[in-house]
Amino acid sequence: MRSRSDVLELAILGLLQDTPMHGYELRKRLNVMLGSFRALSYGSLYPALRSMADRGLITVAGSSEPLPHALSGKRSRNVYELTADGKEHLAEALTSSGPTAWDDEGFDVRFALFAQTDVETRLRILEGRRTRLAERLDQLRTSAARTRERVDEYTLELHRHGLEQVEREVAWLDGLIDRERDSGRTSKRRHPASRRTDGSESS
Amino acid sequence: MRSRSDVLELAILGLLQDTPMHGYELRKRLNVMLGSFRALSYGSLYPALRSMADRGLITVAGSSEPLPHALSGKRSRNVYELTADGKEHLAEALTSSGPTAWDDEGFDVRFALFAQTDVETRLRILEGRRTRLAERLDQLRTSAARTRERVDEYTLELHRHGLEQVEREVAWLDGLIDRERDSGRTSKRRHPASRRTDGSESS
DNA sequence: GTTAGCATGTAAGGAGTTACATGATTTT
DNA sequence: AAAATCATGTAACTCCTTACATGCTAAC
Repeated sequence: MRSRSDVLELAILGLLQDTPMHGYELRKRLNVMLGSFRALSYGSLYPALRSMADRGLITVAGSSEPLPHALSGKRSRNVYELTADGKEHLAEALTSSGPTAWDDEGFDVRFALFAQTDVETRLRILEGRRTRLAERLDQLRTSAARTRERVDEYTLELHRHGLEQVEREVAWLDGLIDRERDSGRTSKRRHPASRRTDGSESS
Repeated sequence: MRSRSDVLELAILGLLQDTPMHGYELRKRLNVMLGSFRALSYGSLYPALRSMADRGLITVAGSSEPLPHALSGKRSRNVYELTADGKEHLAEALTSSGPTAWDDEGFDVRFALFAQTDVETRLRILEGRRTRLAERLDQLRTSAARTRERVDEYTLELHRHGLEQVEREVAWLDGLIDRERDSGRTSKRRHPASRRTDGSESS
């Protein structure tokens, strides 16, 4: 029922599927993943890990019990690892179109995890995000038309620029969708994550 | 001491300088100003207004006393208006380079209030924001160089795109800075807010 | 006269940050 | 052996949203 913090959990699960890790390391990768500004604090991370361990999504190495709330005594690297339940949860979360699936953060995390998904999932996520942005665009254009007369030049310029940024975002998504459709046609359900890194798309 | 919520207060003060208003109306304009997604709730707005009234930045019409915590009995439109203190506070806040001055929200609000400022202030804000974004760019490029090998193609693409968006933001700011410098040269300290609304810049 | 929208507020709680408190390991 | 950095955690606090509760005013 924690609808917003799903994003953090998803990111954690995604990173742990790649490889088991302890919290400190996890945090660094999380910060890269979530956009590098906005450093996630330990005050968020550790309680989240605790909660996930309590729910059986991950295990803590050293004490393989379901973490009975009392630390064994020593205090050192706790290595976290996905359980079968955790993997299932991750797969569901990646596929589902929950309430936080298409907003900025939710999308970024899902996108960063694309290497672990199949073409169908990727396309669903990209298209869902595109739809969401198109709605936003509509909204912005409508509200612009309504308020055209009543606002000063600067406010107008701010809105114009915001609109442009969203338009570019949509164009970017369109490019990605095309690429995925191509790769989907060539090799159904395969991971095409090993393309050239320099990504030379001539428009 | 409320360092983050300065932004909300600044926005309120800015709108009230334009014209006195009651809360409901204020909220609608605030939502346009702050980007239209992310609707500010009454649960944020009214307590903020109360606090600002308590501190003497604004007055409430109908009961011109400093709001002695007990409403008079009736319940209807409370019209808020800036006090001299409030105007001073606003001027300071617009000029100052506080901790929240250059982040996304802080900048947007200050920009939306440009019509009420002079060229010097506008230039300081635009340049401050540009510096902040340039730092971000540096950071992103550095971290990209450090992690180039260790991340998959999708994460890379996400970073590339993020970088591009910030670069565009900087280019936008450069254009605005040029325009302000021109208008500053032509007419020192005058408000050039009465340009053509259709903004035909053929570029 | 009743629905819809205007208008104001409060209480509870979610999500995260800061600041604190502690201990282990590596580097100098 | 001191300093730096790795590593884990908690408590208090902030800011905001949701959901609720209330009453006024215009339209039909």
